[in-house]
Amino acid sequence: MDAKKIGQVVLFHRKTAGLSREACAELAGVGKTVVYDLEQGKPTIQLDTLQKILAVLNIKIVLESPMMQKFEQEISKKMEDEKG
Amino acid sequence: MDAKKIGQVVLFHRKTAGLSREACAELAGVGKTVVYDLEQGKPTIQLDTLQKILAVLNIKIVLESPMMQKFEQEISKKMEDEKG
DNA sequence: TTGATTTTACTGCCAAAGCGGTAATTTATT
DNA sequence: AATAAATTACCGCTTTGGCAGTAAAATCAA
Repeated sequence: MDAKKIGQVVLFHRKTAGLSREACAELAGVGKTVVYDLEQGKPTIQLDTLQKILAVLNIKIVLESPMMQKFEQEISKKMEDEKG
Repeated sequence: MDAKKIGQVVLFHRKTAGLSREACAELAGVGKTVVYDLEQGKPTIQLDTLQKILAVLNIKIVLESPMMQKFEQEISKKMEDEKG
């Protein structure tokens, strides 16, 4: 999932939502320029800015790796330790 | 998946890979400071910087939404149109 | 213990991300 | 065809992310 693909995803979802870039930007609380840049595939967009726009479009970021289950196990173990 | 969780994921994977922050940063071609900041949950890290670090740790970013299949259909349709 | 490695945490500097404004072009709508 | 809306693309400005360097604290290995 490179920046260009992410831009395409955002464009598609925004169009489907019937939002203009400016409306989308306003809902996300960011400038119109970043929405434009993002859809153009700009790779240097900041994570929080991306997240704000994705939130408006009901898209979520998921990390995938061969070790994610192990990570989830460790996390829930840690939670238990902290609780009890 | 917020920035804090991403930081935890990165930390876990880096540790499992047996890499120091500096070694990880060098492999990713980024500064040690961003690896530190990222693992601390800094939300303003840039997408390309994040991707470089994730690539080293064999983690990939996936976008999820109720409309992703529809998007994939549109994309492949567009590919066909552009080809033939 | 001791020495080495790693991590935490700060610094100043530079490049650039994000911002609103503007205007030309393109696309819808009536 | 005419009007409105949306998109593209530029411009300066301000803020800040990423960088290397440093040093103290914590962790690990001999």
